[in-house]
Amino acid sequence: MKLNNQFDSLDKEILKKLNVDARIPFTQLAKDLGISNSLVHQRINKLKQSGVINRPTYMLDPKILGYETAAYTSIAVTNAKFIHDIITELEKIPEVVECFNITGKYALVIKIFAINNSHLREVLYEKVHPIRGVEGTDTIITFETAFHRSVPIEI
Amino acid sequence: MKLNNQFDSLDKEILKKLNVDARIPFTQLAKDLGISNSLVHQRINKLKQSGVINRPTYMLDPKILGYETAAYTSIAVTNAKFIHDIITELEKIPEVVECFNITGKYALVIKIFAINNSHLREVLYEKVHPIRGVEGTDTIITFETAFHRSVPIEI
DNA sequence: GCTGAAACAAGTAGTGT
DNA sequence: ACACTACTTGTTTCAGC
Repeated sequence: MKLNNQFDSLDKEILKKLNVDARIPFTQLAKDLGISNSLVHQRINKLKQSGVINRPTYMLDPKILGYETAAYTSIAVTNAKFIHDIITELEKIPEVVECFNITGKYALVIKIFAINNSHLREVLYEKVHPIRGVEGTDTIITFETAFHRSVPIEI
Repeated sequence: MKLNNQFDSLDKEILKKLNVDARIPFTQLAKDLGISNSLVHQRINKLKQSGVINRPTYMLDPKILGYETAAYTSIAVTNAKFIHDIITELEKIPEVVECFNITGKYALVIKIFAINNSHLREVLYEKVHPIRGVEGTDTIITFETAFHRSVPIEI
């Protein structure tokens, strides 16, 4: 399997390191890779330009913030023409952290973080169901995340 | 709905800003919030200590890296006793970026990034199915991610 | 629990090979 | 395409309020 190769091995090394720690000093990156820090700078600019990396973020731990429940809800849509509007509405619900289209039928899947089960219920019935075009939902509750990581930079 | 309140409003402001851009200079954070930069430093240390934030990462764009296919696969497990070992094996597959337990039956759900459909097939049949305790899988392919963001810091 | 200044480290940009 | 240097900016620590 071949990956996009607009990036050479140096780019990939930098990407991997940045992926582990986005706040790593560029000077240390340069030392680790045996190159000058201005080159690191140039390469990172190139990577930013290409769009692979945009903005570094901290992965917040949902549990520590108080979110005990994570759920995936698939949404049946009455008609494909509503999908765009539904996505716009879903984006306004802060508890909905992810939304994607799936194959098979006019359907969306969302990921919801909630403080507890009653909060999840509230989100589903008071915020998701009232959206025009939503026919029904089907929710699976996840009770433990085993692991979560970024996409592999090379396989 | 009340969130965990081991963090005061200043902590939350810092969290929000860091969540938007983890590489924002602490000095600018201090200016934005009207506090000294040493205080920013102290608060961030506190946040790290608490575990909400660990390491900043760049959100890599899977498409630009060459991953055209994202899929969620639910795995039926023959017996609950295998779950731990299955997770260990799944973690060794780089294409599997996420893994969690779900309610209902002895089941796991994984998220897979693949270069194309045949790559996905390969991962499923040559890497996931052979794992001991895996009874069968059911895969939904996502064809567009509408949005993806972090957990809300306050609702 | 917070600030301010001073020492130190890192990021940036220009120039030359 | 890369490295070197000089310059600017951010980080960290610590005394003091």
